[in-house]
Amino acid sequence: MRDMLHSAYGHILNPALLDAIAREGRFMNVPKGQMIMDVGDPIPGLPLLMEGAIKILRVDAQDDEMLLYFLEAGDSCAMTLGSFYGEKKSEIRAVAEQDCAFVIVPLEKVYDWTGEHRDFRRFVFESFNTRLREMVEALDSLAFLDLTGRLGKYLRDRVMVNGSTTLNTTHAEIAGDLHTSRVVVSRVLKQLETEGTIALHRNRIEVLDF
DNA sequence: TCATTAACACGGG
DNA sequence: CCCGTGTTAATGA
Repeated sequence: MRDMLHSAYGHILNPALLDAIAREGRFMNVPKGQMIMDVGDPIPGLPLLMEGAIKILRVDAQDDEMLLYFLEAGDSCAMTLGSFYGEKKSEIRAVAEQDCAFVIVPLEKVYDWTGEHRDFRRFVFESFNTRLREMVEALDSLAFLDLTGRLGKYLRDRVMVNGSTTLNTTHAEIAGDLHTSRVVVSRVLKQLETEGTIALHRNRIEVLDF
């Protein structure tokens, strides 16, 4: 566990801090596909992802989802902190995109360390900044791209976070992530296939050109 | 025009 | 058989 922490976060957090995180944090392993946190769940602390990838989704009143962004190894999610004084309930849903290993730093320690350690403070602010950038990117693609464009970006993102051009997924899952209907996803995917960008199989999409 | 909903057939596991 | 996929028709924004 300590090795995983060091390899994922050694470039930004000093060894003493990493040891403190290993001491105070709660380690968790979550298998692919499992929900890690839902809307309304209390936020236990700051998650530091060491292995795997996590899908972050927004959820509406009908329980329909919409993908915001992915977390990868080395990513944290300071957004979960919200206000230091206000609400500590999750605004989002998190689902394991792959088998995940992460450590959760308790909120009190986050408050202590952001005051005491320059490294940690910088880390939290950078995480905030990165997440905000991804949020704006998600907003951009919603506002400025048509479905073909959004689907292209979505496929590229998934290829990146999974480290493979073969995606084990269904049209229905994609439709859910993009918050659109399965019919349109099937049609646009078919169009991308005839263009030679991807190859379609049952439960599997191969991204050939991206 | 383009997305959505409903409906249906096909076929693989 | 069940589920994922590919398509069509009707309807709506």
